[in-house]
Amino acid sequence: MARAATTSDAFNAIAEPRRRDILNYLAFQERHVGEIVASLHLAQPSVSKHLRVLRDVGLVHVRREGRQMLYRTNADAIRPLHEWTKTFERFWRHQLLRVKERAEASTTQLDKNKD
Amino acid sequence: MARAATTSDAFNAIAEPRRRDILNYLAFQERHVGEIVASLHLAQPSVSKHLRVLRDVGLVHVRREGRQMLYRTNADAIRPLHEWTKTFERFWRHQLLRVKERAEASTTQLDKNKD
DNA sequence: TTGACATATTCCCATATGGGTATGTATTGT
DNA sequence: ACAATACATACCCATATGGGAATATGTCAA
Repeated sequence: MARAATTSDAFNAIAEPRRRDILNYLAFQERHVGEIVASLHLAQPSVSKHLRVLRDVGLVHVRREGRQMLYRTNADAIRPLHEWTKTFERFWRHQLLRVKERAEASTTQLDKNKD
Repeated sequence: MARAATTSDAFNAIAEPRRRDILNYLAFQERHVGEIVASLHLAQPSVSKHLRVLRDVGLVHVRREGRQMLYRTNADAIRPLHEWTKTFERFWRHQLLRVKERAEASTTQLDKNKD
């Protein structure tokens, strides 16, 4: 089996840096493809393909206006990612404490960490 | 060019569902590989490979204890993901308002959304 | 209708993947 | 030293990728 499709979920879709750039750019306001191409210095077909992926997982909304396609980030689709990362919040807090404790204990004990 | 390596950053590493499962599992406490294999019902080589990716991007810490390798989630490495998703928080709040406004306006205006 | 403009899609290709299977490596107990 | 245990890595392979170039589709303007 190969890697999961980029369109399988939001996690796979945002793995691509350019797609995150696009989401950032489209968060503030609606933009048409040409603007994305110009602002992010990407090739037009490339942008269209990235937008296709983002559309497929619901990370952007589209609307046609004449010849232009207006895209906008659907922030709500990012919420699940936010929730998932949030579940680790309590752990990195604990880890901060552990680092302190370890620093204090390091005067008497020897660290054998390799990582 | 192909897709970026799974080891290129945390975003790519967590795109794989099983790796997220592993991170969830290892968040509460240190576990050795055999426990992950048994609990998540995955093949041992598969787990080792996933752990390798997670290690490479710093999402887990390892420590040897005899024949066993003890892994633990490094929650701190998840923070950047949390921060990125957090930047969209204000937008999904705005969107909730917009949905309301649109609902009220829908009595007079016609929606032309296709998505 | 025809041409111009804005996007989307198709095709080709080098590359990284994840699963399965087999094998390598490190550590312990005898 | 040797067998057993616990992981890690190598190998094979079907598959999805993202970039570039070319082409198709859709819309407006004359």
